[in-house]
Amino acid sequence: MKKQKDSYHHGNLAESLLDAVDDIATQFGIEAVTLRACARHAGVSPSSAFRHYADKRALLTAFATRALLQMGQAMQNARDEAEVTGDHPFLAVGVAYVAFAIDKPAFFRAMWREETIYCQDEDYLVAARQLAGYLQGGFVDTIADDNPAAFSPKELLAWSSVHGLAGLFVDGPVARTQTRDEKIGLARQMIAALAPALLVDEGGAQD
Amino acid sequence: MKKQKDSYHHGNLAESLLDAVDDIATQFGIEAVTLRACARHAGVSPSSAFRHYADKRALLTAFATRALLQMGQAMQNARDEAEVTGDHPFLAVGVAYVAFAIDKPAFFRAMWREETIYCQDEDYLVAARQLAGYLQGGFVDTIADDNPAAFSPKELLAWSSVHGLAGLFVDGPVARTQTRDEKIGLARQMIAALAPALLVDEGGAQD
DNA sequence: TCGCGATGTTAACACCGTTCACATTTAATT
DNA sequence: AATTAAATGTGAACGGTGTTAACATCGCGA
Repeated sequence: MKKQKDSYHHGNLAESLLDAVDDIATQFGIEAVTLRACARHAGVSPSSAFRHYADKRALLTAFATRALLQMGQAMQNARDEAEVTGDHPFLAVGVAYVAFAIDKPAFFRAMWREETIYCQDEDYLVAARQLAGYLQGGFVDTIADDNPAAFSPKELLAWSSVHGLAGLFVDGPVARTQTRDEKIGLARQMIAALAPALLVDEGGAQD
Repeated sequence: MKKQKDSYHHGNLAESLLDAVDDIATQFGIEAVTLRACARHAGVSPSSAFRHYADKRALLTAFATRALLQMGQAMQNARDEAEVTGDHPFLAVGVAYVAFAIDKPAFFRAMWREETIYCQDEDYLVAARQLAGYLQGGFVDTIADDNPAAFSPKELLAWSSVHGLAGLFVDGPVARTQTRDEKIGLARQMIAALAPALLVDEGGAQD
């Protein structure tokens, strides 16, 4: 569970630093995440972090990527469960999105911060696109996108609404005194209210 | 345009510091906003800022409040214009919300950051609620809310979707290479796609 | 006019990100 | 197996940061 040997070399510092970000962000918030604190947490001197990450921003980018993957995992699980319970996939996936933000606010904040991460990082972008894919897959399986980088209005609406609700819960003045379950309930209601817009069949092709 | 007198006392430091946050955030982003840099910008020593704000967070809270009011103003203007052009009020107000985020990303980021501002600050909360009010007013004028602190699913959906789109544009991987006009176009489309959900009349009165 | 509160200054503290010269360990080559 | 090169960790140092405390100056009311 800890490192195998108390030798000069740590063995797996790159990942241990990510774990440190995880722990510190969870306990004290993302603003408290400091390179030096991460190094302390990993039992290592501050400068050693630079052997594995170009700078603090690179470390935070790696952490954001990891968080995106975790969130994707949670959404996939929700989707699988929904197939059993019979819930609508988008409801399940959307609720999972919001729930992740509620449960790990510091992670959610770290994921979307242009100014603190290298948001053109390849791994980061892949993880972000994967997340968008889960969301799309949740409400339309038969989508044939010529340009996967572009989003249809409905796709955008779906992502924006759950992302926005998550943001308002985490950093906004909405439902601040309410319990987790109440917030999840609000999310379900909001997504239910969204359904008509996603399912409606537009009449003529107006462009 | 500058201060009237080059005397010992500044005259209006509290507000000048807010202007400094404004300028620095606009030029270099919110992460570059530093108490010392603000003091320099105002031509004053670092510690003098503490005569007017308890700490950095208090300064950022005041700035966030100011930004919320500016955004509210922009939305009100959009609403007034919509009455002339005949646009739907919610479309106008929602687009204004997203446009503000696109045009002043650093401001938008500063507004919603639980960890960097005192988000229970009374003035801040008033400004935030006012903003929500503009949004609600945009799509339902005849709302009779018993509990103004609570949000109906539709209200939540309306706010979440524009807030989420703004967030995805500003800090997310969406439409990153697209121009301002293209983004505004996407916002219009998304809000148009949202309309069915907001206008639809639920069948029975449940609850 | 005096004096006092409001406002600004200077110097100091601990902490931060980052770098550089150096130490130690591991892996590769002979 | 011995030597060397690359990888990884260390310690000290730099300038920048938020914050505090003791001191200086200004402006207004008694």
